[in-house]
Amino acid sequence: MTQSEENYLKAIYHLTTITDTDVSTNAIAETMETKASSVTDMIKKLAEKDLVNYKKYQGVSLTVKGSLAAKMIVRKHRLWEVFLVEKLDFSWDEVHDVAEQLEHIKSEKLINKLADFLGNPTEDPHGDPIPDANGDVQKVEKQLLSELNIGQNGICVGVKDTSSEFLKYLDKQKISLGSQIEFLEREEFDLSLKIKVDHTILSISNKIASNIFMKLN
Amino acid sequence: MTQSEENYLKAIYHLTTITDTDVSTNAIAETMETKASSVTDMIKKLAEKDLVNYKKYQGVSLTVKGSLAAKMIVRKHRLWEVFLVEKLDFSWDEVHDVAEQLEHIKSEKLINKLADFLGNPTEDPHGDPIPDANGDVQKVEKQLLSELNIGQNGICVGVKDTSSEFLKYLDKQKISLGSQIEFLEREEFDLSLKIKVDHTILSISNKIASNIFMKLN
DNA sequence: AAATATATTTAGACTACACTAAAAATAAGT
DNA sequence: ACTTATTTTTAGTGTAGTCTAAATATATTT
Ligand SMILES: [Mn+2]
Ligand SMILES: [Mn+2]
Ligand SMILES: [Mn+2]
Ligand SMILES: [Mn+2]
Repeated sequence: MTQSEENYLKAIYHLTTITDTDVSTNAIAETMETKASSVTDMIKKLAEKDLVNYKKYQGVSLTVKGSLAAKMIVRKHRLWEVFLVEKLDFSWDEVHDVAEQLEHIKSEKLINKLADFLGNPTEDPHGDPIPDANGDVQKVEKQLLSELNIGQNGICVGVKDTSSEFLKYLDKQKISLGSQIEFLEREEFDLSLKIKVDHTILSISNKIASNIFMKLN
Repeated sequence: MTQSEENYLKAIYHLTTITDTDVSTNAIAETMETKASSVTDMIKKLAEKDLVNYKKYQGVSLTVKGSLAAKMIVRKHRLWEVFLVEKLDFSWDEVHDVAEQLEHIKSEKLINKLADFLGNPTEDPHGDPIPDANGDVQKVEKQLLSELNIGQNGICVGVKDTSSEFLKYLDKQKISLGSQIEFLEREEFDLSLKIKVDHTILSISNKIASNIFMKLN
């Protein structure tokens, strides 16, 4: 399997997890920053290899084989992210691009040894679940901070946007995985939220709040 | 720089270090297991990028720029090998193929953090020197076991052949980097050597001996 | 239901890299 | 020096992956 094929599979996998329907050519093109015609070409190749189900004009879905392959790539991506943060002192906003490369390294032994070395973590530095060696993904129930009701509190367990800009903003506000957050008040004018993070009170926009995953206490 | 370009540069670098003259098209083709015509194509591209000096029919040599690039790839290769052996418990005969992939990961930060994490080693698991971040390679004087005189002794500091078969043979004979070896006797009939390795005496062929690097006491 | 807009596929072209076969240059042998 | 052998380069072809532009299918309006 080529790197390009792997990247397409991963993109389809991610789109599937958020929409839960067949994935459109254009959606793939957009997330991969490529052209729809290129996507069509690749889809045909993946279908030929029995990695996706494809009927012209109807979008694609992953086969069992394709889904497993995609999850193995995600597993590698996230394990490498843990390695970079835990062992090499990268911060959580610096790991993605390197992990994009490392996820394509082919060696069963390497990835399992790496997992052991890291203590078989189940989550990456952004709170996303790491599929195990069989492709099983542990599903944690979590909800967006923007969807909490006033007075509810919990801990930050993940982020939706993993862009460097967003993560650096969170660093600045001292919000990280594990932070205790309480939803104090909503400003109806701009839908911003007043929250308490580990004893300090601050105000964040709705956009920010809708990119933070919470687990209620 | 593409992976393919990097592999060519590395091959030229290695050929240069052993022959110390201009490198022929055929020599490159052989080490890269490709065809001479492919090599000619790539050489032109590398020359265009000022990575090699090239005059038709005259072979190639690395420019300063090309030499530095090659050494950075070798640096990465060998640092990853150390990582695999020291941290992930790979044995020295299992690391090469994975390192061949890892050496192409592009991130200054990664490689320097990795070097720190490993304690800035100067040698890889096969006794080969690791270029530093500036491309400086520490040259250790060492000689082949096959070229020692009777009665001389020293420690094993490297191997010339790094194939899995050879390394496993050494494992079986309990010969590893750091082993104390004394050259006891030569059998003139087949040029085999009687040696003492850390208190045990054994006989090895000349072929074996000519792939073991020694540093005299 | 027809017209229009959008999404998707096809057709054709391009780059990177590899190959085979043939041509040209260099090296070796007599 | 001339012939032969070897090495290297060129010419032409193929595959993977991308692109643009055009054609076709599906979705949305009116
Ligand atoms: Mn990532
Ligand atoms: Mn992540
Ligand atoms: Mn190696
Ligand atoms: Mn090595």
